[in-house]
Amino acid sequence: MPKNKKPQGGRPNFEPRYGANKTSFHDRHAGRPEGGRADAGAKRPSSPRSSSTSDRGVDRRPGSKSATHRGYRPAEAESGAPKRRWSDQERAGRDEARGIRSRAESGRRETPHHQSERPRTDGRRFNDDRPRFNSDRGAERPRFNDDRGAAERPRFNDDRPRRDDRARQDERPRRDAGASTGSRYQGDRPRFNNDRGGDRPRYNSDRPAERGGDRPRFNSDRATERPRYNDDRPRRDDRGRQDERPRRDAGASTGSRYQGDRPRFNSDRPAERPRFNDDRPRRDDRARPDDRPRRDDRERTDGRPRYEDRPRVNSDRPQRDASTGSATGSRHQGDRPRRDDARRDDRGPRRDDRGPRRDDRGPRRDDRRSEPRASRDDWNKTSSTAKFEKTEDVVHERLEAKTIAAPEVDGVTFADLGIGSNIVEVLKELGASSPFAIQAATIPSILEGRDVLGRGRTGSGKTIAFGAPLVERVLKSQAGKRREYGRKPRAIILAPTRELALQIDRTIQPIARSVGLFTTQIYGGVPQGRQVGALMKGVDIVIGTPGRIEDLIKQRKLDLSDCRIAVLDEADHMCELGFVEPVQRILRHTQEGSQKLLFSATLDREVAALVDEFLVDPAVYEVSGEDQDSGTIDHRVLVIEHRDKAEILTSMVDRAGKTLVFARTRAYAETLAEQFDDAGIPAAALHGDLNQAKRTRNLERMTSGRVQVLVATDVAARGIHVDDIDLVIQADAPDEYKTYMHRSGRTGRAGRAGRVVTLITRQRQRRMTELLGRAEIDAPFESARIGDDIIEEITGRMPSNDEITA
DNA sequence: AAAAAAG
Repeated sequence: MPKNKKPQGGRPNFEPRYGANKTSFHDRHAGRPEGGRADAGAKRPSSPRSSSTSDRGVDRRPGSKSATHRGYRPAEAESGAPKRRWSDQERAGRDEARGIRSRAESGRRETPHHQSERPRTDGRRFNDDRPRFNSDRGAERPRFNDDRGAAERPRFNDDRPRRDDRARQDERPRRDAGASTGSRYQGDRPRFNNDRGGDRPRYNSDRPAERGGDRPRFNSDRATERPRYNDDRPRRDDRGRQDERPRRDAGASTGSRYQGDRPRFNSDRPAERPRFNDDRPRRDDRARPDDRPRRDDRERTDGRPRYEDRPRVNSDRPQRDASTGSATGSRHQGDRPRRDDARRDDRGPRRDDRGPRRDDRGPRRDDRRSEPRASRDDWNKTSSTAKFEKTEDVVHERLEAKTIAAPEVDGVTFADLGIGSNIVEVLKELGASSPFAIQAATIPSILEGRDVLGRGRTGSGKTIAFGAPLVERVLKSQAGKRREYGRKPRAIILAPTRELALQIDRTIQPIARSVGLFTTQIYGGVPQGRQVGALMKGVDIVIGTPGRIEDLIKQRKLDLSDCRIAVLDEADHMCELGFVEPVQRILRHTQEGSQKLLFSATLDREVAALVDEFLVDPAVYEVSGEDQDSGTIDHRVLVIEHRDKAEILTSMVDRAGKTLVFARTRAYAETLAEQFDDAGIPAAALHGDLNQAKRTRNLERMTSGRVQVLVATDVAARGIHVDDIDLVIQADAPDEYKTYMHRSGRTGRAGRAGRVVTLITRQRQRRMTELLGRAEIDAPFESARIGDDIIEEITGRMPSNDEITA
């Protein structure tokens, strides 16, 4: 039983409950000449997977009874089955499953397990785990005449004035338009079918992939001269105006301006200064560029990286031993708590005692700056307020990091950073021809063998930042040796969700394969046989989620004793209560002194539990000017009446463009998805009550664009990359500012405009204000009732890239 | 509250 599933008496939550008495959208609209979905239905009359509603339990037997369906199979037509495909043994197993042959008779060949899985009607397997012909095939095939035509889609409210006329024309290419005009839209909008074939690695999973000249409209206008971060911030339409390469560019336009705000470790600060202070950068401070003292190294705009600034390590890998550590440039070795101390009970999360109010942020920050900080005692310091106050939204102290400004890495190549030519080549193919700031910062340190903490905005290229050097290092560590059968993995990457593990593997695998290394995914929800088989053959890099990895370790099917590199993606999340213990146990299985790499967009001292135990003199990096709010995302808060919520939500998702809706619970996510379906808006759900096959498929349906609405729990909050989500709706406001940041980071990727709308009730305004303060995000609050123009305005067309350029 | 473990 998976840990995250409640015992259901054998019944998955969301399968049998629906369907039987429900009418799917499909049924209701089948045959209607207008209406995109109906069209799709007409083409695939009884495809068991053609309607999203069917995912929630319309119970159909595999194979269609309809002679018009391509899955058509006569009721008793076994003789027509492609028998030649089956060996004698298989056929025997099939017969046995039907009960034609008794067990006693066939004792010689007790049914192998794989045979017992077969449905008795036919030799073919139509298990849920197996990709359906009808549904999955469509993903890889352009369907120009299907249901994506926005105008044909059944509307949620037919009485309402249609947005189509004014809103959909420019913003959202129709499929058929794209087909007829070929490249017309390629310039500013990656098309699913062009950019990412089903099998192709999603290289841009964690970074904007389109950095080259394939986006001509963008390159002409980078909007870099416009002042930003001042109090009269540009309107959102302008703010959305970013280059295709936002990270680089954001840094380029703003980077030097902020350097003074976040002093460098090596230049501005005495070396003894504790690495971790408790202040997050305040926007208000950054908003006064003129007040800020200029920095000497601001002049550093010649494109050369400041690598000489980076602490160098000469030995291949720092040892835990303090003496060696100090020799390798450790700044904290001396006062670093020993392991035992590190587990002190009183180290609790610090309550945010700084207060959320923006107006007093600046001065308070200065106060804190002047606070004397003696040593790493900071690590274990508990705020006095924490003893008697406990809130949901805990703000941990920010990790003090060496800040990399994007301009510093201009002109640097992956090869300069120490990445081998094969990998460089693959990275180029993946769309990463030159490193982003976070990559340029972390790669050399990782190659040196140092422990690294990396913080980069959502979608800033973190996967490659650890993936490329990891592969390079694994390669070097076994140079000259041949890859033995059954070799133990040399590196492990842990992710908090299965979807993220999959996505990471899609990026890492091509890199690894280019140098002859093998990766495998180890995560739950799927049979372990394949995974174990891969491990037995021997893999070099394991990517997975904690549960199954620990399971296989216990079963002695996974041996991490030779594992020299361990990566935690979304590390702060992995350190949350209930997550951290398995992670710690897994890390303890890795080789003594293995290199640890921790990455997250919201990396803070929540990772202290791991850092104290496992990391040696970590190098901490972040990219300046890369706060969430400096991106291309427009944040809004709608204050609504609770009774209006359902209707407002439905009207909001009835729009052109991909919409991701976050709900707090699985049940509500499911409810909403069904509600949208019932309103004629095809929607998929993604949450932990679905089996893994449905999770994977539903996410893929969103990625491929077959549905435009995905309703998810926070399983989708972190790391998941889907192209072209231009609206994130938080049906339930998050409780933590980090959750807000990660959820909103699902849009505004690749420098595109995106919007985040959070629905709250009046009672929640105060909490929401505080949360936004902690997330350092400006968002206007607006009241809305059903049918208000504001709703349509918000969910209508995004500020398009064309407009931005115009 | 969600996420993460069966065969």
